[in-house]
This record gives sequence, C-alpha cells and structure tokens, in this order.
Amino acid sequence: MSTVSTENYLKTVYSSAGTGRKPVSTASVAKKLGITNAATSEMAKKLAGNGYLSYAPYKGVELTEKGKAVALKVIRRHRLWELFLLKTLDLSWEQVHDEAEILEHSASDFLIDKIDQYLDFPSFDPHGAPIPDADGKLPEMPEQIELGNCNFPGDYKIVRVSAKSNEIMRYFSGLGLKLDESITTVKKLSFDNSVTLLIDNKEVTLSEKMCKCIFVTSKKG
Amino acid sequence: MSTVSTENYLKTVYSSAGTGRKPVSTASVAKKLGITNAATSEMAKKLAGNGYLSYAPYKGVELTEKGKAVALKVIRRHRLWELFLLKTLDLSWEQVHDEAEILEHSASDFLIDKIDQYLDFPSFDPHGAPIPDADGKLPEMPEQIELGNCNFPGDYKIVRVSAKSNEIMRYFSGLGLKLDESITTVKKLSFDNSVTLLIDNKEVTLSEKMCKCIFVTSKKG
DNA sequence: CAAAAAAGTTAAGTATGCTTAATTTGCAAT
DNA sequence: ATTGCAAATTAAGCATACTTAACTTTTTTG
Repeated sequence: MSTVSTENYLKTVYSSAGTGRKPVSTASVAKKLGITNAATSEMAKKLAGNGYLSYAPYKGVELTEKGKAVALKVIRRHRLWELFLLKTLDLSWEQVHDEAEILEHSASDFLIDKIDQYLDFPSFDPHGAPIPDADGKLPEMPEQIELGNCNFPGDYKIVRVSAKSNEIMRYFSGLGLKLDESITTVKKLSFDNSVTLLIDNKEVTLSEKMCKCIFVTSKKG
Repeated sequence: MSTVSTENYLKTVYSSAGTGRKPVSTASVAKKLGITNAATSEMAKKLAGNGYLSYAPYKGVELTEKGKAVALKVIRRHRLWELFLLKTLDLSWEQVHDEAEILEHSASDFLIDKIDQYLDFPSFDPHGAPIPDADGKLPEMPEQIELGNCNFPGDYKIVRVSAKSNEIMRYFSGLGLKLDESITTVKKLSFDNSVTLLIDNKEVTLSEKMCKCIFVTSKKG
C-alpha cells in the first residue's frame, strides 16, 4: 500500500513539522521533494483519504498517528542503513547518505531488524539523531532547542549536529562543536541572526544556517 | 532510463536464454515475472525500440549487447548483495535471496563496487554462480552441462548447484552433492527423466527437477 | 481596506506499467 | 491444403505519479 512516493511524502512532512504542531504547507513539501506544488496538493488529498494525514486546502497538512508510524518506519530504515554501511564498508557519512535515501524504501522488516541487531540496537546515530525502534517508538531524549532559539546568555549541552556534508562537519569538529560538549551562548545578532558562543572558553560565531544544524539542551544547575 | 520493470525484464530474458541462441518467448517471460502475456509483449516492443533487444512478433525476443549489459549489471548487483548480507549478518541463503531481489535495483555503482571490494572481488558465489565484474564481464568458466543432459555413463565434476531453497540444499549436502565433487552418471530413466549417479561409490537417484539445479563439467583424462 | 502579489489548488494531459477482452497468427493434425 | 486450437498480440482501460497552465484563496502592503 505504501509506495516510494508516499513514504517520501510522509517522511518529509514528519521532518518539516518539527516540534511545533503547526500544519505543514504543501508547497514546502514540494520544494523539499523537488516536485511541483500541484503534485503535492494532489497527493495530500489522496493521503488524507487514506487516513495518513489531515488536510484542509490552503491550510496545509498534518500527520495522523497512522502517517507518523509510516514516517518513523522510513526514518528507522534510513538511519539503520546508514549506520550499517558506515560500519561494514568504512565509508563516510557523506558517502552513505544518498544510498540510504534509496535503500530506506527497500528491505523487509526482517532484514532491518537483523541490521538493528548487528548494530546492537542503537538509539542514536553518531550525529545524535534518534532511531525509532521496531515499534516506531523514539528513544527518550531531552528537549532539543535549535541553537538560534536559545536564551542569551545561557548554558547548554550539544545533543545533535545534523549537517550531512563532511565539509561543515569537519569545520564544526575543528571548533570543538561535538555531541555532549558544553557551550555558553553569548549573543545573537539581529542583523543576520548569527550567534556567538563560548566553547572551551573560546569565542566562536556561527551563521544562521550553521545554527540550524545544531541542537542543544538546557544544562540544569 | 532503466527502471525496476525493465531491469527485471532483461534479467529474466538473459536467464531464460541459457546457452542456446534461440529467442525467448514473451509468454515464458510473463510466467516468470508473474504478469500477463499482454504486458510482456508490449514491453518487448518498447525495449526493442530502445535497443535493448530484438523482437519479431510471435517469434520471441533476444537481447542485444546493450540489453545483456543491463542484465549482467543486475545479476552482479543481486549476487553481491546476497553475499554481502550473507557474510555480514550471518543469514542463510534462503533468507537473503528475496532481499537481494529487491536490493538489486538499488544502490549506486559506487556502493556496489565498495561491497565488491569488501568481499575481495569474488568471481563465483558459494553455489558456483558466476559474478560479472564491474565491466559486466563474466569470469572464465568451463562449459556447464545440466545434469539431465549428460552422457550415460560418464565422469563429471559438479560446478554449480543453483537451488535457492535451504531444504533441497541440505538434502544435496547430505548426499555429498557439493561444488567440485566428482560424480559418475549411471543412467537416466525415460519414464520420469530421473537420473542415477555415483557419488563416493554410493548410488543415488535424483528427480528431473533436482537435476535442473545441478550443473557439471566433463572430466578430462 | 482594497489591490497586488504570493501561495496554493484544480484541471487537463503525459508516461509507465499493468489489466482484461478481442483479435490475429502459427502450427499441428487430419 | 485446410481446419481448428493454442499461443501471442493488439486494443482499450486503469492507477500512480508526475507535468504545465489556468484559476482561486490568502496574505501583504500601501
């Protein structure tokens, strides 16, 4: 019943929704999938009819539980394929990403569970992205805040670095921006939304686009 | 340009052609693919138009070099995926077969070559099936004769056991029917085309269907 | 608060890859 | 050689997943 197109659609809506409960515009889905708005509107109608999402014309779409379950399954397959290829073939993150984009629609539940077992049932990938379990349940995790939405000043811990390109990941590593590192936000410039922060007592400024890749959690105490 | 449907079509024609240069009937392709004759006739017309095969209505299809290249590429991907999953996940032949049937249409050339490298560039799979190299070239191999088409009596060596089911593979193993084993054919019953042969000086009789899974080569001297 | 711009939808049309039903072709038996 | 049947093809139709183009709704803004 769920085709490659519908899986990609639901996955995209899920990822676009973020934490907010606002509906996702069909146009933003179109942009991410590289297809026309017309196609995503039509698809919204069909998926709503099948109970995967709710859709009010001109108001966007919102996943139902059924739709979320499909999205989480695809995300699970994607991340497990990535990790599996990363580990067995010694490839880079950049090299496995596009492969996983295709493979996420293949392989039986049986095979995916075997891969999960081989990897010792990981809850997070090396960038901090959570991996849904076989029942589509996400691991417990602290509330993630996009770096740009922090308080200034404030003490935080990095819980996710979601860039897919090696170039930017190397740049982040060079700055000491890694999972579980502690940082202190200093200020945000309204001019271009760039953010200045302290890592290891060194001051660093990141562009708005960079900030969108970095998620943190408040440090208690 | 080459879709899952066309890849499966060309792969099926290639496998059906055997060693003979006779055209393959569109109906036999239909049967193997589980679709109607109408669909395979139509597909034949289209693939002929694209130069993948030659097609004369009512006379069957024959792959061109271009078509063979696609078929060999799919077969390469299939066998490498099988071996890769077999080796990394410790699964059985039966368990990986259906997965490979899907995965053979996914993954980039880059990834397939990495898997090839990981497996140390195998020329044959564990059942004796040849694996085309990255250029689509098959390894050198002795002429393979289906067990049913041997001379009786005659001395042969087993070069391929192509059954996909574990049940029959275990049965064959129990009889000592393995790759590189020497056998002597005794007789073939015209009643049901069953074949009697000697393995380790023990006499064994195999059904016609079993014989179709076993390929041998003449022993010189 | 209207008018223009932007965002989103609907309608019509296309390609792929199937289906069923009607038709044609090839061949085998007399 | 002709008839009759089986094999194969063509024709018509359907579902999916897109496209472009015309239209409608929403949002912005002066």
